[in-house]
Amino acid sequence: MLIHNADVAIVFNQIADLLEIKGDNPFRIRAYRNAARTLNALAFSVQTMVAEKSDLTELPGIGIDLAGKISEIVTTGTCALREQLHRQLPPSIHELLTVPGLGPKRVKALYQQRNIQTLDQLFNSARNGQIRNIPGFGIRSEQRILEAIRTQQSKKKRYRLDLAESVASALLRYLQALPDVKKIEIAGSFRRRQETVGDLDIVISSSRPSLVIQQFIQFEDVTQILAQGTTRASVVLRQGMQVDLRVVASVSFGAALYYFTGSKAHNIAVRVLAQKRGLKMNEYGVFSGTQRIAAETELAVFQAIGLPYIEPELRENRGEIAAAQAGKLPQLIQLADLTGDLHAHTKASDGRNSLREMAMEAKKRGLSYLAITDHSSSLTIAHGLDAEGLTRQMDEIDQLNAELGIKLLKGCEVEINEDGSLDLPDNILERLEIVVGAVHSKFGLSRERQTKRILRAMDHPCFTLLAHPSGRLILEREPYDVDMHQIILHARQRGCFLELNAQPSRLDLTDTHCMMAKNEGVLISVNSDAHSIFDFDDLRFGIAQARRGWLEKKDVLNTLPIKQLLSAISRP
DNA sequence: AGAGGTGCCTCTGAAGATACTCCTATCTT
Repeated sequence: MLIHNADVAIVFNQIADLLEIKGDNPFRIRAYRNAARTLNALAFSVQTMVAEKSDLTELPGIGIDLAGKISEIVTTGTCALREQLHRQLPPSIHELLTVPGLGPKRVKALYQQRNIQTLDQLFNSARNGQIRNIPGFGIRSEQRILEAIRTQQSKKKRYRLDLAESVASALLRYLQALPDVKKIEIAGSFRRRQETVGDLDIVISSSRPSLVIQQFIQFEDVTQILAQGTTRASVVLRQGMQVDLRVVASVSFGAALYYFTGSKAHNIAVRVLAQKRGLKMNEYGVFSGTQRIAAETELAVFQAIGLPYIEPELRENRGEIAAAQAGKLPQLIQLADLTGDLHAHTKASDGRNSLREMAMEAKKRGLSYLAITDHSSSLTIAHGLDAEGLTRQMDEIDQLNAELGIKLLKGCEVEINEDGSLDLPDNILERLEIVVGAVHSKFGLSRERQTKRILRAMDHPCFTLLAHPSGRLILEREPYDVDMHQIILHARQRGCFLELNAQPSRLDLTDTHCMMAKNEGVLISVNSDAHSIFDFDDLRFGIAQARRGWLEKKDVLNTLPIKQLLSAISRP
């Protein structure tokens, strides 16, 4: 049976929930939560590790006991401790924790004093007024429970970064126009450029915070006010997205921005570091005793605790603090570092613009080369090109190259067939300067067969780079199951490359896979996969993901000048 | 429950705002 890391993490989080409701040792609970987080961020499959008898205790936060439980879960699909806890507490009880305002203590009270085990039971008890008399509850909390279950508000949705951007822009314009708003910034996972965000975190500096809060909750798209104090407020917008606002004095803006940008794990780790240096940190500044020594800018805050500036995309407590202390932070790639784009479509297949239009637009955006990679014929839904169509396109490229002042590369996004062969005859593949291999079919193959299929495709001497290596669509379609580490190692051996697809719905490779490729010395190509002239805008999302993966200019293939690029992708 | 220093023990993830009920639990990064 196939067990993903996320499945193991779910079991650990369930155990942590149950232990928390029981009131177990908080450090034990944290150990399970940390292990779950480690597993979710891990680029390797622990099931594979167990099969290969790798030492799980080398993973951070995994000791002998948890290693044993991981083995148990990936081999048996279940965990004795969880089953034992389920005999003490009903399995459904974790549902109750999803209701906003209910944590472990109150869930325990609901269970012990009213035998409430499910959301349905909770709803009925609340409707019958049976909650308000439990110590710690009252009429208000009873009503809030009813409302939360009615609006299904319990499960918090996540939004793709690009969609969050469009929701944020109107609100941002409204707030920026207010006379009492001095500085304003969207912080949180949005600023860290996570591929999805759960809510918007906005930081404002103002000398009249209550007034700003008042104006904030009067924004026309606000449909619900979750909390409203003198310095912070939480609302839900018409689109369903939650927005948290924090208003501070100008002198504290940097500290507040830093705090609100997170991540939580990063903040905690940095505060521990500050503590060790005899300093106290909060969203109002860095303090030595009662003396505020820094707060106005993020840079000042970093300097006060003895660290260089750490870019938001790195703030995930994934080694950035140690790297900062050692002076070994990466010099993260920037959009302007890109010299070209190696994946783009035209009207010849499923794009919307002509070859000339795409070329002109790429040139306008400062790129010095663009690979034209329309689909190959077996992807009929995209009107893929056959040998004849490609030949015609190659002639057209020759003409434009003589005329336009941007180098167009002759390429194709070639279907990788189920058996790993490529969807074009060798005599055509040999005439192409770049072959972008892609999987668009048979997503459900087993991990072993899917991996083998891709490895075989890479073995073709003409293969240049693997497009959207996981095939996922964020929040819509799971990635196909492949051994990415093996693919990366194979790319290194074969001298080919992997794509980081910049479309905000794809963004694969993921950040952790980027790190893996970097560690193995495999260059990544950050490509737009543009289907129209507007899609070159997406490159910034790809760059953001690359930055989250610690990539530097030297780690990215299409930062090379055209001459070096051609030599890097040329076949032996 | 893990990690680290020693052979079993100690320490381990910060800090503040808000809502709500009665003193703290929950939520946020």
